[in-house]
Amino acid sequence: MVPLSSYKDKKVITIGVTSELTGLSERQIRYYEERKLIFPERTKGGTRKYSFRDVERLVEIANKIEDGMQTFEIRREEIKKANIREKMLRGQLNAAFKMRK
Amino acid sequence: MVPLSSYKDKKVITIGVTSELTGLSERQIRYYEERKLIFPERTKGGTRKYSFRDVERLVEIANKIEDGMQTFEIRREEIKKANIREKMLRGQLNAAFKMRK
DNA sequence: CGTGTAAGGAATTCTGACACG
DNA sequence: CGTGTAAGGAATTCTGACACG
Repeated sequence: MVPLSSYKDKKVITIGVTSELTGLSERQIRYYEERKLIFPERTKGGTRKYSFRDVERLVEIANKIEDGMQTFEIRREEIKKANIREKMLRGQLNAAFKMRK
Repeated sequence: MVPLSSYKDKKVITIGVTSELTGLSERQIRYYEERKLIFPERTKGGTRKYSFRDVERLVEIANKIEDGMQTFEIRREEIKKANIREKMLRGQLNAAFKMRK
């Protein structure tokens, strides 16, 4: 009954619908992918598929760009956050398993 | 932050992806719509869009058909359930507002 | 840099019908 | 009854490029 990955993360939405949901043009959405801010999946035929989480992320990206932030800055910010999360996780794992050093 | 209608109910999935998610053929999915068991939305262009809830419902329908149930029986069953729900709701409203006859 | 657009092609979807049963 | 399929057309999406700036 409970889906393996939440509906929110399942990549099932076409770029057309994603465009409607976000208010962004398809051009913008594809460009943000080019700048490595978003990572849709593809059908066998090559059509892009987005998740609801992607839709949310796109809206956030759009807001930051409106605020004058550039794509590379947004990307850098994301990488930094991911690194912090990774370090914290590593620390917790080390503590839990007493494997430090 | 909280979406008006849950992700589960938003109709955003194409018939191709729905077919993959359910394991049903597009023909089957369209037929169940013809028999009024499922109600996708449409894009301006006429392309069908399904929700995750629709996907779940489709799997249930498929199971019942596998068990030998016919589409009209499944539909009758759904209508009966809806009627029961409607009666219970009406009763609660009447009790709450003291408007019973 | 971020985005619009025209271009040509390919993938996707649509409907109505015939087929089997 | 439920489903497969071929048919022709329309809607959707894709990529690479030119444009503006």
